[in-house]
Amino acid sequence: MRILIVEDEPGISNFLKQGLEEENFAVDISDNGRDGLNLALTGEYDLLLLDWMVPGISGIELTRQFRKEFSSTPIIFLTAKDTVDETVFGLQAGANDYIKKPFHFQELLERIRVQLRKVNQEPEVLTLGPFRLEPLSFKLFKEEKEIALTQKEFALLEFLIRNKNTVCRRTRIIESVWDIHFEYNTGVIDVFINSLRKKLGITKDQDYIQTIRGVGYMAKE
Amino acid sequence: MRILIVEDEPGISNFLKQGLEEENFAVDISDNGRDGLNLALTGEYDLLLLDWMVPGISGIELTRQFRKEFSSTPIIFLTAKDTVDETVFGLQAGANDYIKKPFHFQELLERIRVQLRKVNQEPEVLTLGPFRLEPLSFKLFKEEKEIALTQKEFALLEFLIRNKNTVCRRTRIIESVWDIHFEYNTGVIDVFINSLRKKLGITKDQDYIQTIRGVGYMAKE
DNA sequence: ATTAAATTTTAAGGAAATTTTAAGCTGATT
DNA sequence: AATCAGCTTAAAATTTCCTTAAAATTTAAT
Repeated sequence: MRILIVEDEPGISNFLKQGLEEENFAVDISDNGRDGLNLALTGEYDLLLLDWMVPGISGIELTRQFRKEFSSTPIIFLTAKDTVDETVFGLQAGANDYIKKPFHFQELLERIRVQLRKVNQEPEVLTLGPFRLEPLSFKLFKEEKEIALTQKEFALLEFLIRNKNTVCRRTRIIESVWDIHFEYNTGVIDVFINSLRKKLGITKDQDYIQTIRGVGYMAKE
Repeated sequence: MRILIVEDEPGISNFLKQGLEEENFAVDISDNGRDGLNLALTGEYDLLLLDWMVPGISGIELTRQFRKEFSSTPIIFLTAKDTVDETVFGLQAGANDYIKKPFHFQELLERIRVQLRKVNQEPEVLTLGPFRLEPLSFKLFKEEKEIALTQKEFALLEFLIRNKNTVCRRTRIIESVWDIHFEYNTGVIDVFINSLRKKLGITKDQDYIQTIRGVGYMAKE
């Protein structure tokens, strides 16, 4: 799910971006109305988060313009003032909801989910053979039996399953899971693959987690 | 749940009455502001649906008068015009929400539910194993024996139980329970989990409050 | 207003689990 | 057989959590 934030205060927008990305949203930021509108009009976003007061075009005007093209994409307003009039303007311009600053991130998240639920249904579940991985609740099941994983184990498995049936080079794994962007030399990945295979109850000869010699690993159905 | 409609167009009011009664609301109608106010002031209604323009006293004036006596009964405005000013007036006069005519009945219904949910809440009871938590009366029981908790302890436990069987990340806990929206570094959560476990008489090895290392905590049956 | 009590927060040392490093081993490939 | 990549294991390093106690803050009482 892609979200566009139009907000000129970097403090807020970055905080939102980070929080939303932790919830697996893809987030882009625009710090002014004009760029925001152009980005929005690409139609790549599933939801817009607009500040009421932004440089360039106001959130209201952005909403009006945007609504001419996209009538169903949900729009949520972030409004600093707690007077009612502005929100009324916003809602009439075509926003779906509004939230007053300062707000609880959790509440925003719920409102986003409410809006997206109409478009997109239940929480994400990744599968690999008999395994079911739920990123949001940090859970892994093997045929209804829950398997406990540590942070890194979970992150690694999640990465592999997200790239199911594709070979993942070690450098990509190290970058995505360990956030290391330079030369790696240690055998960390191997160690974690090992403990993963143990916990999942599979051997290296079986499928599900294959090792591609000289390249990396691959999750396979 | 009793609803009073103040609306002079019989077409609309009857349509609403029928629809709402199908949803098991008890509905009365008044076709003018003066009678409407008198009915409303009997205090028998859980929610008012007011037309902005009615003979006698206007919806705005009705709201003002009514609010002197009943401060919490929700009021929803039905406004025919799509100019904003009037709704602003209405909201400032003490209305809780407004809806533009023509509207989808379904939307009105949802807004009514939203308003009623705030006022009329069933005395909710949350449970976790042998524990029974009553948010409204601020009480916690373990098999008929009451356990005294402090504010924060209670809030934390309530949050965990509301998210029973789901891992609660520390950031979410800090946001929802402590209302902190930026980086936290202190070990407050740990301290409170500790005192909770003590008071509930459970150890960290037992279930009910599990710690998910590197992530957060989880209440589990 | 002052004092007392209770609650909440901070801080610190120690314990436990996770993550990383390292080293010997296995098995495939040349 | 030699080499290399990956496997496996154990110990080291680090991180996270637990526990306790004292400090700060809030609430209640005199």
